[in-house]
Amino acid sequence: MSRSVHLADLQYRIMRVLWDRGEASVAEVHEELSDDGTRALTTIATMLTKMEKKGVVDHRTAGRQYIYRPTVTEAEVHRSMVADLTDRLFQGDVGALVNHLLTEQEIDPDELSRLRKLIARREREERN
Amino acid sequence: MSRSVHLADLQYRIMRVLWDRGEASVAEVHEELSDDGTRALTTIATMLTKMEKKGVVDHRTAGRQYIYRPTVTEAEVHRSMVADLTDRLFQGDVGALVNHLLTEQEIDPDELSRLRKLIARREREERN
DNA sequence: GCATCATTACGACCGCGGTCGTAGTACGGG
DNA sequence: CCCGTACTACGACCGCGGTCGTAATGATGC
Repeated sequence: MSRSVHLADLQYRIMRVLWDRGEASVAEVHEELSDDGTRALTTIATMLTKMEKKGVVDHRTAGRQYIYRPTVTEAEVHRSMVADLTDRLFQGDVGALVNHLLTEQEIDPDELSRLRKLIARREREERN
Repeated sequence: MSRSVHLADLQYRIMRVLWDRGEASVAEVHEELSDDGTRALTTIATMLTKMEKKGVVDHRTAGRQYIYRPTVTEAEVHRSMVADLTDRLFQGDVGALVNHLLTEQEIDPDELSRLRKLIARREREERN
């Protein structure tokens, strides 16, 4: 279940488009990614082909167009990538990562209280 | 200040050895990494050369040996890599990442209470 | 002094992400 | 019916991480 899925920059941005829209043609993905630097249409096409080979998307045919669809969820990818970093940097100790975030990274006060409440709720749930 | 430092697997493992020991020869790094799969000595040497070119280590000479030393701290690398993932997956929203860790990842109960206390302390500090 | 050994230098190679050009093909408008 | 256009297919290329073999060089033991 849920083999680890790593997506590098462009591939991840492509996935975001597909997650947002449910499905999209090459041209649509290309269009949506046209900010942050122009890229040839074929670059997107090539990437999508590679991504399909890798199993993170599939496609159906509409006329002569390929309509791509994600086969992995955003949550799945998040879990996998976050877990990977946690393993690499903190030996899988999730608490250590949270600790790092709390001490080394900027978090504003109401965010903090939101998280405190979240933890409290989590503890309550855990207690059953 | 603190340009972003990304270290892939092997490079990061090499850095860990250097951080642990303060400095080390190629042979010492190689020795310490001899678990999790054998690797030629020259692989380590090549990696260290590339890493020096990249600016994350430097070396002095002891006899005919190179003694390598990190030029970036572990905390620096952690900050940079965690921030990078936070940017990529959560648009820089640290709270969102903590939230993800709390809801999607396994954390055992006493870890949870430790974190709750940490947040409380953090909130108290913030209030001044 | 010479063979051996330790150590670094260098260049080759692979896979992957990313980038694109070009070729093939099918559709649609004149 | 034919041409241009809209697509995909495919292969080339680059940089980087990782892996190693081999060459060069200097120290060491006999």
